[in-house]
Order: sequence, then C-alpha cells, then structure tokens
Amino acid sequence: MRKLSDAGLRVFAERGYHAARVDDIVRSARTSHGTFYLYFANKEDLLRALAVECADSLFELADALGEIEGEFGYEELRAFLAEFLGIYRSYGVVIRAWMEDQVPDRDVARTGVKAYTAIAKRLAVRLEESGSVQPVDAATSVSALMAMLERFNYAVSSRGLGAHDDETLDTVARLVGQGFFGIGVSRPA
Amino acid sequence: MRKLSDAGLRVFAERGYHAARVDDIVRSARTSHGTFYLYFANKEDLLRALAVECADSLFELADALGEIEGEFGYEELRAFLAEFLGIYRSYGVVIRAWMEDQVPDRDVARTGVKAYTAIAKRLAVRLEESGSVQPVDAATSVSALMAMLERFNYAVSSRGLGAHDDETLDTVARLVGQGFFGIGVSRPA
Amino acid sequence: MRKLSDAGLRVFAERGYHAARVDDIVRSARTSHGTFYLYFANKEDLLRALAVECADSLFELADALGEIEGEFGYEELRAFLAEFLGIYRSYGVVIRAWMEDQVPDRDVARTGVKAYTAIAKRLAVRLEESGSVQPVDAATSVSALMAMLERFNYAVSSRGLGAHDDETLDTVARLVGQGFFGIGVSRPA
Amino acid sequence: MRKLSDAGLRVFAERGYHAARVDDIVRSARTSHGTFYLYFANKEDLLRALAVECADSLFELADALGEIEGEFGYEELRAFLAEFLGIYRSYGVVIRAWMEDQVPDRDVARTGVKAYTAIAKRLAVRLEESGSVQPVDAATSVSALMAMLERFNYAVSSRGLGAHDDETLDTVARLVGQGFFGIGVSRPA
DNA sequence: CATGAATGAGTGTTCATTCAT
DNA sequence: AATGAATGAACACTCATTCAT
Repeated sequence: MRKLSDAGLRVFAERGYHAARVDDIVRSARTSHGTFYLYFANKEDLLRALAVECADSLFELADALGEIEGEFGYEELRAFLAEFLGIYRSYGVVIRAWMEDQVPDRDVARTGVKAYTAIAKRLAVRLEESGSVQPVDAATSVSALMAMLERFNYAVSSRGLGAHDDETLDTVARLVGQGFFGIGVSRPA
Repeated sequence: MRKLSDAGLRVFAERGYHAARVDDIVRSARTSHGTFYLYFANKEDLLRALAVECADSLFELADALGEIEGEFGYEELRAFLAEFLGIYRSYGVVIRAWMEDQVPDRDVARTGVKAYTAIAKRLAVRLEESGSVQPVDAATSVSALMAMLERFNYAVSSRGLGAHDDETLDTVARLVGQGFFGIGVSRPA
Repeated sequence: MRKLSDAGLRVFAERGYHAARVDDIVRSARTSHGTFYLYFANKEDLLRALAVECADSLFELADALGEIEGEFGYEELRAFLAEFLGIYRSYGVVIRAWMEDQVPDRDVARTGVKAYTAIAKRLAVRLEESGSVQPVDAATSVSALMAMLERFNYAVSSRGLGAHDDETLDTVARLVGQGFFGIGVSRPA
Repeated sequence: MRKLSDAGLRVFAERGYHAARVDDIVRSARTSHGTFYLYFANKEDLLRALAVECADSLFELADALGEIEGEFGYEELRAFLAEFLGIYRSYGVVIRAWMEDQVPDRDVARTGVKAYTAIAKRLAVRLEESGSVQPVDAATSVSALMAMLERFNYAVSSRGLGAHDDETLDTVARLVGQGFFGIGVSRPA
C-alpha cells in the first residue's frame, strides 16, 4: 500500500531505519498496526520493498543511460547526475541502509549492488565512447564516484541546502567530469 | 576504560550503533554490565566518548597539516590521505553516526563538524600555497572531497578489501589530486 | 484499567510501593508487562492514579460531611469514622506513600494534602456547630486526629484484626469524641 | 562504627529505607563500601542495628518511667512525651520501617513491638496509680496513643515545623491526658 | 583495618508482532 | 479489508555485595 511505503520513506528518513518505530510509520500513514502487517511481513520487509522500488528507479536510469543517442558530454553527464541525485534524495535512507550492514538481509544488499553496478557499467561505457575518459582505474574510480555522489548528496540535503540548484549541479558535474574521467569541462557559456 | 572503548568501536563497527547491544560490548571487552556503567553513563555516552577521541585525532591531523614545511605535492597529499583513511578505518562508525541523524546529541555532531572543518581549512590552505590548485569551488569541492574519502573508504573497508595498500592509496591520491585540485600527478617513477 | 489498578493496590499493600515489582502487579492482574505500560507510563504513574482515586473518595467524604442535616453527634461521628477507616483500608499504602517522602512527585503529595485538609475543615465545622467542641487547638488537634486515625487504622489492619468491628469503632469514636472534641460520649445503651 | 550508623540514620530519614543506597550512606559517612561491609553484614543489618539502638532508648525510657517517685500528673506526662518524641525524631524511619512490613526480618519487628509494649505497660501503670485514668479500653487506647504520637510527630517534623516547642508539647500533652486518660488537665498557670 | 573497582542478578521499560473483532 | 488492544521476548540500566590490594 502506497500510503505505508511513503510513510516508511518519511519516517526512515527522519529517524533512520533502526530508530524508526512501526508505530511512527503507522501513525504517519494514518492507518493501524494490523494494516501494516497485512501488507508487509515485518519492518524489514518494508525496507526490502523500498529497496526494490529504489533499485527499479536505478535500473531505469541505467537503461536511459544506454538509450542516449549521439555524444555523451557535459550536458548529458549533468542530466544523469540530476537524475541520480534525485533518486538519492528520495531513497537515501534505503541506500545507506543497504550499503552499510545495518540490515541482515543479504538479498537486499545484493539487489542494491546490482543496481549500482548496472549504472556504473553504462556510465563507463558512455564515457568511454565519448573518448575523453582516462580513468585511473575503472573499478576503483567508478566506486569512488558513486561513493562521492552518495555522501556528497547526503551532506547537501542534510545541511538543509534544499533542492539541488544549478550551481551545485554544475560544481558536481565538473568535479566528476574533470576529476574522475578527465573531461576538461568548462561550463559551456 | 580502554578495554570498553575498544570493544565499543569493534561492536559498533560490526553491528552499527543502534543494533549494538550493551551486552555485546561488555562481552567483547570481557567485563561486566556494571563496569560499563561505571565508566559510561549509557550507550550514547560511549559513542560520545569515541566521537571525542575521533575528533581529537582529526584535530591532530589538522595541526600536522599546518606544520608541514615546504611544498605540498603528491607525496604530502598521499601521506595525508593515508593518515585520514587510517582514522576513518578506526572511527568509521562514529563518524557516520554523527554525520547522520542517528544520535540526538547535538554536541557530538557539532564537535564532529568542527573537526572536519579544521581539516578542510588546513588542506585548502596547503593546496592553495602549492600553487597548483584550481578548485571549481572551494567550499563545495572540499566538502565533496571529504565525502568521497569517507564513503569510498567505507566501501573499501566493508568489502573486506583489507588494509589500504599502495595501489588503492595511489588511485585515491591521483583521483583527488587530479580531480579536485587539478594537480596533474603522474605517480613519480 | 481496573484490573491493573486493583492489582497495584493489592501488591503495594502487600510489599510496599518500593518493594513492589511491576512483575508482581502484572502477574496479580493476570496480564502482561506490555499491557501495564499501555495504561500507565511507569510504576510511579500507577501510584499517582491510585492517589487520585483515593483523593476522590476523600473529597466525596468531605462533601457528604457537609451535607448532613441536623445535629452532628456520636452516631454521625461514628459513621464518618467508619467511612474514613474504610477508605484507609483500601488506600492505606497510597496514603502512606504520599504522606512520607517515598515518592518524588510533588503533585501527588499536594493532592493528598488538599483532600485531607478538605475533610479536616468540614469536620471542624460540623463539630463546632454541634456546640460540644472545646478543641485544645484547632489546627493541631485535627492534625493529630487524622494522624491517629491513619496510624491506628494501619496498626489494626496490619495486625490482621480483620474488619473494623463495632467494638473497635466504638472505642475509636469515644476516644476521638472525648479526647479531641470534649464530647462526653457514653455509648448509647 | 558510629560514623556509619549516623550516616544511615541521616540517609534513611532523607530517602526512606528502600530508596536509600548503600553508596549514599557510605558517602555521607565519608568512608568506603568495603568498610560498610566490615561492620554490617548488609543494608538490612544496619537497619537492625539502628532498631536495636532505638529499642534500647525506648527500654531506658520505660525504666525511667518506672523509677519516677510520687505522683504522675501533667508535668510528668509532658516530660515523658518530650522524651518519646525526641527518640522518634532520631529514629522515626527505623520505627516506621519496623512497624510497616517494609522489612522481612521478623526479629527486628519483634524487638520493636517489645520495646513499645514495655513503654505502654509502664505508662498504663503510672497513669492508673495516679488514679485519674479511665481508659475506654486499655489495649486499644494505648495502641491508639502510640499510633497518634508516632504519626503526629512525623507530621510535625516533616512539615518543617522544627523542634518540638512548648506550644506543641502542651497541645499534645493535653490531648493525650484528656482524651486518652481522662485527666482533666488545664495547664498549670 | 580500610579501600573502591569490579561484578551480575534483578528490575523497569520498549516495541515488533499477533489476533479476536 | 481493517482495526488496535494485548502480548512477552529483549534490552538498558541499577545497586547490593565482594575481594584483591
């Protein structure tokens, strides 16, 4: 039930997965404990469901990345980043929960890693095609890229800096392009 | 008491702060519940104590950064990174706990941010002096740098990749130097 | 919930407030720990609730005292005493707990004192109206009266002397009438 | 050790027997936990020791009551009351602890009751000798007398009314004399 | 004699989960 | 389908008591 998933996302984001009480979620969704357990086996199951939702979004993003025709330059990179950061904005808690060992469920972690890998691969392909990539080491640098995006995005959103405005997006895009892939991007005037 | 702090670090790292049971910590320290509460007011107090320890290490690192004479090039950057990643290796959980909203104590969070800021400032100064810096935007890029180091380091250590060997250190150093500060570093032969 | 209040009264009476275990209360009420904390914030809150119940009974008694028409002689005094001792029989522990400094909650103590004062005032009025009162000192003697009733009643009930039979009631009534208020009461033949 | 007994009396009086912590007593006596258990088997043993002290004082009072030559009138009653209330001031907690079922030790309770009975007997004898006694019922009224003194004294001391001044003593003396024993005492001018 | 760090059984409290309605 | 009162296992924390120094 959407009401509950949304409430879960809200409460997890506010308090963190472990500190979140089923009671908080249920109250936030204006429903009852009974209903919660009608749709989810338990609290962890809600996290799993949210993780799947998140993974789906990431897979979609990966597909979109593969379907772009023509050159993959600064604008495209920037558009991708905006997309990715948006997903992170919604599912940050879930991503962090599965990345860290807060949840014992191995399947959730695996799904997450798979989604991440899908994106990483597509991105690597795209950038290589564009001919401007000179990654220090593919695996390491893509990992570092994702890491930075995740953590940076968290910092930005938690500092209450609000939406990712153009300035921020540009900075990140240039950092990623120049630093990780050697795209000497000066923002097109 | 050292035994307990160490055990806390171990257990927090294994299970995460919230999932960690006082009983686990006590058992890991081969001591009793009573002893735990002799030295710490409660579980959160242990986190606070560890956070202070961590912050001290970071402040020391900041000072060391300020006292380096002469040029601040690749080797110095690499040494700094090794140092920083080492601290993160020990205090990762604590850093993440205070960075995320897992702990209600505002003082802990403030101390952590202060320590981070101290490092960030010194680093910015050092790199500017070295003349090779062309940061996209100082505040943003240093923030991103710290973010990346944190998250990347976490990824590396949690994947069980073990110690930070030379290869990894070099990759990171080059990424940081080239990407964030425009230092065109090719590893000195 | 009545089951829990009653069980609380029972267990507090048996073991005293401090020695009483929530587990005892819960078992005596044939319910669970969870249910206890569903209705009461904590052990002290149960005492508070019982104190309010007790205070209500005392206020009712005070009102009844004010509504008696006609003379207030031996029979009326005796009836009042029977009523008061009955309340004490049920809520003895609570009264003692709030009279002594066993409970940190100042509000509970204040409510109790207020209820006592209400009774004392009405009683003083009634007896003065009856014209036979020559109290040594109003404040002191009413205080002493209540004190005696409380403590005496406790002694009687804890010695297992069972219900307050006619003999006991008569003795107390005569003591109070003669000693405190100078009513030369010879038991009506 | 006197230091510890005194500290025990202080702390028991402040917090009540159950709420009193051995740590409080030890700190109040400026000594250590080890020393406490050198002189007392456990917390209850300290209460026992204090109860014996208290009983001794009461037995002494009983003896003094028996050794008074000549008449036992208002002044003698008043002197006795002052003595009794003084003992209660010091040992109130202990008396209450043994009177109520707060302590499982049956011996303590028995000693206390014995001491009380000793006083009650002597007092009854003295008053009967004085020829002015017409107790309603010996057993009941003496019990009520002790009860009242105890409880009243508590009320007086806990209300912060300070020492038992002449006024209070006179009021109590007249109440007891007139009410319990029919001594028509008007304070000697 | 004196100490106080260490102990662990015991207690209050929480919260995910169930089930009769 | 929906409810929410009831449950009890699990956890944080306390404090009387011990014992090596």
